[in-house]
Amino acid sequence: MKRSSIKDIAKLAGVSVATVSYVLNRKEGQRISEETRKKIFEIAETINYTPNKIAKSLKTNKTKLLGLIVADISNDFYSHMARNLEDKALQLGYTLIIGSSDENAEKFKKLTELFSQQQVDGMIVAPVAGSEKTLENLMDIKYPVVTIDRYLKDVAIPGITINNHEIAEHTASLLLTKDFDQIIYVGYQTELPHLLDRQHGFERAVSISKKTVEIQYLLVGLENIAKEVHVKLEKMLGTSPENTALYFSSNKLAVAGLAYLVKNNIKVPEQVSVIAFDETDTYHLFPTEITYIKQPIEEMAEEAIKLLDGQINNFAATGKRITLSAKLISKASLK
Amino acid sequence: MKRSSIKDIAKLAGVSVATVSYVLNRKEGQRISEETRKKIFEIAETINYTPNKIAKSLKTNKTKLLGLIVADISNDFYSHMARNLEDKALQLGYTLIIGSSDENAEKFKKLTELFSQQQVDGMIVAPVAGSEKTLENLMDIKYPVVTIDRYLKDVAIPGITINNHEIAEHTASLLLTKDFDQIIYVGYQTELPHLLDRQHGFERAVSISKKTVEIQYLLVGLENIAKEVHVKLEKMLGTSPENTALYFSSNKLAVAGLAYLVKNNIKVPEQVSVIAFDETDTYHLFPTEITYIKQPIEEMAEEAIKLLDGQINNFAATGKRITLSAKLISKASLK
DNA sequence: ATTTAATGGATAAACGTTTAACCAAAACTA
DNA sequence: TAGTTTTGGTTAAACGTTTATCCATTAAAT
Repeated sequence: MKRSSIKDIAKLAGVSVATVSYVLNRKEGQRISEETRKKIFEIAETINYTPNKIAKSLKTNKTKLLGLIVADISNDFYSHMARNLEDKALQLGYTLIIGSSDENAEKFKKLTELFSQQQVDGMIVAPVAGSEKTLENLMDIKYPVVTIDRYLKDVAIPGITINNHEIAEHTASLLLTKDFDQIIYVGYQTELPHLLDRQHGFERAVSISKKTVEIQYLLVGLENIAKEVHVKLEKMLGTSPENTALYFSSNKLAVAGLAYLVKNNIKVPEQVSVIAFDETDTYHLFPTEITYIKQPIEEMAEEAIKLLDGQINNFAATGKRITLSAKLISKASLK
Repeated sequence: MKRSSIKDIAKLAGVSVATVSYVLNRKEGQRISEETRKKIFEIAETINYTPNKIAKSLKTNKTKLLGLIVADISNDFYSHMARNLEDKALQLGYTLIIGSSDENAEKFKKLTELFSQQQVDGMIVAPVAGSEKTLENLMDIKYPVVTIDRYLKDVAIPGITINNHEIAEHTASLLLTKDFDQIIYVGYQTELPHLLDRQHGFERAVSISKKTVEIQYLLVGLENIAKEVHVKLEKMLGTSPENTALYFSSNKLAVAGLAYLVKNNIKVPEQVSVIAFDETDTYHLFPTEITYIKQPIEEMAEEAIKLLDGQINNFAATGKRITLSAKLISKASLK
């Protein structure tokens, strides 16, 4: 069944398609009689007219589509981010099309190409390692793009991040006031700047501290996180640690680490204290409430959409990076 | 910066746009000389041509866009489903556009309208209560739609579900062989058929069983799940249950229930046995490994995409419902 | 009674593709 | 050598909109 078009309405109403277009779009400055307007609306209703946005897009060069590229949409952090972005986007009339890069620069590039061919008005991306060139190319052709969560060194692209370095430093120095015998930083072996910031912030707090406490760095690759964390915690932490603190640099790391603690019946905070980056419902299954660093996801989503919408519409001063503040939420897992 | 078009290539190559189109689309049966082909490809490369899918869509009436409507993309089950759908879709050249309905029939309808205006080639939807009319309208105009996870009574729309009734019955009868003093079914107070199937399957096993065991039904609404589960478990289960079994009808319910058990230090499976629908990483933080009912998400996604692609391309025999089998994965939480 | 202005629309081009139908020139064929 | 094929393209319409420009009729002004 063919969908009805503006042409059908025009024919039935005995007017030109232009008139129908004017009426349906409620254009100011166009003088169409009340009678004609009414007739057009009625006909549109009865033949169940629905506008073809593809045709409109072709003419106006706007699709009201936004591309979102995350590492993996099934990751808790990103699915919540996507949900918030979806809501904020909808408020401005945008719809989201989504792709997962799997931390793969080639796939990331493919997705940007796909989205660009699909003529999305702009993109929100969490860039992967090695995607500098891809992003630079987009900037060269002035494609509206904002980064979220992550950013890249040496690519001056607008976007939203949080104060990774600062909050990590703050958290670490808090940890250092507590007289632990051992502190283990659990993080990623990666080049991604926002993750390095978290590590460097931590390291900075350590370096300016007067305390002499054993600090260990447990770093894992981006895949096979759970297993690697288990194996390495076994070595570094053992099964009956005392007066130790664990700092997890992401929710995935934390979940893996907490699972290890549960499995080995290690008590929190009696034996080890825990601080984790990001929140997730999963923490609620842990016997002790987890102290965590909360990212302002909703605000990040809102600012990202605003920033992108600004670029799309050429508002002034939209080429900036915005840094929002994560907060430490204290719970029982930190003694 | 204006993007280059087929027209630009034509001008530079000194041929017509038709020729360029033929070459770029590698049309069989079109006789273009090797020389011209080469020139066109070279020019396309150097001026960085990228096809405008909007224009193509307008002409071909295909967008290669698929709409996905779930209840909430930040829900673990749906985000994993989305991820699998994304992968399968991409294999057939489709991109996903995503919306969350929040179990709201009005929002569900709005999303279908939005997607339809966006000219998606088809939709994959998890219909909400009260969306019968919306779906019927789509079927009336022969819009390709498949349901996933859920279905609706009295709407004969193709889609993928699992054997909810059967697996629930199977699980319940297993539970009934174990001589518990009490079994609590934790489920939803809802009209959604797939959830009712789970309950009815459970009830059926109970009704044909010879055992006389106390069965309780703990039903909660679709929002505020965690809190409601806590409050009601307090009443029905108390804090020191013995020889009891808990059956959770979804992962969200299970997570809420398990959190209650953790909080009250109730031992699994010593005091209560647990079976949960769906899997989630979250279970790994629970001290005991959870026995759960595993939905074949990847297969569901694959079949859904195939079914939808079939409808889109008018393959024969694609108007069917497909029922896949969930499986019970036995772990330590069931004594 | 003309000229002028306002009213209510119509015309036509354009957006970037696809594709059916056509055609000129060169190369065979009988 | 006249006719027929083949080769290598070209022309033009169409998809469903938007929007600048134009036009006829009626109403107001002088």
